[in-house]
Amino acid sequence: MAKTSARKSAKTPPKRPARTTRPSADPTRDRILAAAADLFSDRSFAGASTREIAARAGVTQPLLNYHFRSKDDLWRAVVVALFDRLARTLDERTRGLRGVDPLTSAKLRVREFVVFSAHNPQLHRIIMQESKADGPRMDYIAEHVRPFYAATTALFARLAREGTVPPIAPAHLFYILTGAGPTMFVLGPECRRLSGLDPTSDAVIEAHADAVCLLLFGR
Amino acid sequence: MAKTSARKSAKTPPKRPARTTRPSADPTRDRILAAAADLFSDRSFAGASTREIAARAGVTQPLLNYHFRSKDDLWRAVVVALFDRLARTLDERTRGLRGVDPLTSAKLRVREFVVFSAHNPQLHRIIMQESKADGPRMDYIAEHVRPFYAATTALFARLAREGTVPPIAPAHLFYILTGAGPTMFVLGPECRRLSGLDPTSDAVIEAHADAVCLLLFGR
DNA sequence: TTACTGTCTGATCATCTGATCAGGCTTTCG
DNA sequence: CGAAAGCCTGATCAGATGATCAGACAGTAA
Repeated sequence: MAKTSARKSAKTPPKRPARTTRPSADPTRDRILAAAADLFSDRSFAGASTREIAARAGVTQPLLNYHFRSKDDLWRAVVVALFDRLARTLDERTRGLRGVDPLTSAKLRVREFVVFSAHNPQLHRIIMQESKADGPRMDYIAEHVRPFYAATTALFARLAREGTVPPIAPAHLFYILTGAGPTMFVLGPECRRLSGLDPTSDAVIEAHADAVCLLLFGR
Repeated sequence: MAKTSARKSAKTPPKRPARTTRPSADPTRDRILAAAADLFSDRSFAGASTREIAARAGVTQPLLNYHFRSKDDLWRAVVVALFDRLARTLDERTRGLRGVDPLTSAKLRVREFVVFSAHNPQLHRIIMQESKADGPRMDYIAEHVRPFYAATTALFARLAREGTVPPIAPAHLFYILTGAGPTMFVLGPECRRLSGLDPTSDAVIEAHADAVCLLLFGR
């Protein structure tokens, strides 16, 4: 007990400003982030040890606590970096879609997203591993998912109201944007939290089953 | 070093026959299995401690090592139990489909599977958490997935050859049977391992993007 | 030179982890 | 009765984990 003293604020300056966003240009920090993204997505948060991450980055373990306040902080920085890359890539790839009609534009964006996800699965793996954990890490992901797909979500809500896309499409959109599965996300608790639909209602389950059949049988 | 002596075989009898299948009727063991399924699917293998599992089951931690040889053994018993429940439920629900034509039968089976998964997400969560871990646990899952969907896979391979379903359907089938996501499984390394398709080829990625658009836009 | 700052490391801490062991309690069998 | 077996627990082990600390080292400014 005793705990000696305060954790934060004590000491002189807490080593680092603990910034979460950054203009980059710090090769060591970037190597740590890359190694952490690898291992977090491979082994889950609890399964990836800081010593293993440090070893993969080619540094010693205490250095992680120099660049990041804690293992949790490192994890959050990884999520931010991966979301940044995703947003940057999508912006680049869909720059020429200003005047196109919304439906065509949305289709092209979805296609680009799928292609990106196929080549960059780390973020989706990390999200999937947190899919049930209703702790602070899933909250953090939700915070970053919401603004990212806000515009597309609004578009799909309108298309669904107009009848241009099926009513379940906004829910499917979420699972596609997270890269995770229909059963886990369309029918999971995160569906309610992020799309407003009730994932346990028979109507949603039936509609989802229909959609899976549609996907599987081609028409 | 030293390690005292052998792990197995030493001692008198190793406490328990270490059976993996069983006619059941062991309430304590079943409570442990249920608690372990809860926590493994919530927090991943590494994130669930044996003490937490024991506490949820209402027993003490050493008892887990009495009923199961190790934490890994407990995890495997959980997977077996969940696969058993899945197979039993599907058999019950599709008993009256003997004479029906294969396509209709497959559609009904898929629908039943989706409904089951919506109400029993534990197995799929566990699979998802192991989706990248190429260690022994994913091997164990693959062993159990393969025979489970062997019959359905064969059917879909035939339908795809006949042109009754799209060529990508067998790959989609796998991701639906695991309950996991298109990006993770259709385009992930497990796709190659379990369906034989090359998940990194542009053709598969394009076909998958088409399927996602189909699912999302309704036609 | 000296002083200072930012980057990095070895040694070490308290805690948590899975596993083991001796022994207690209850039931079954003689 | 007594012996044996099955089920379960408290105490404890060695190892791994995240975090901290003092100090090494390099670069810069005076």
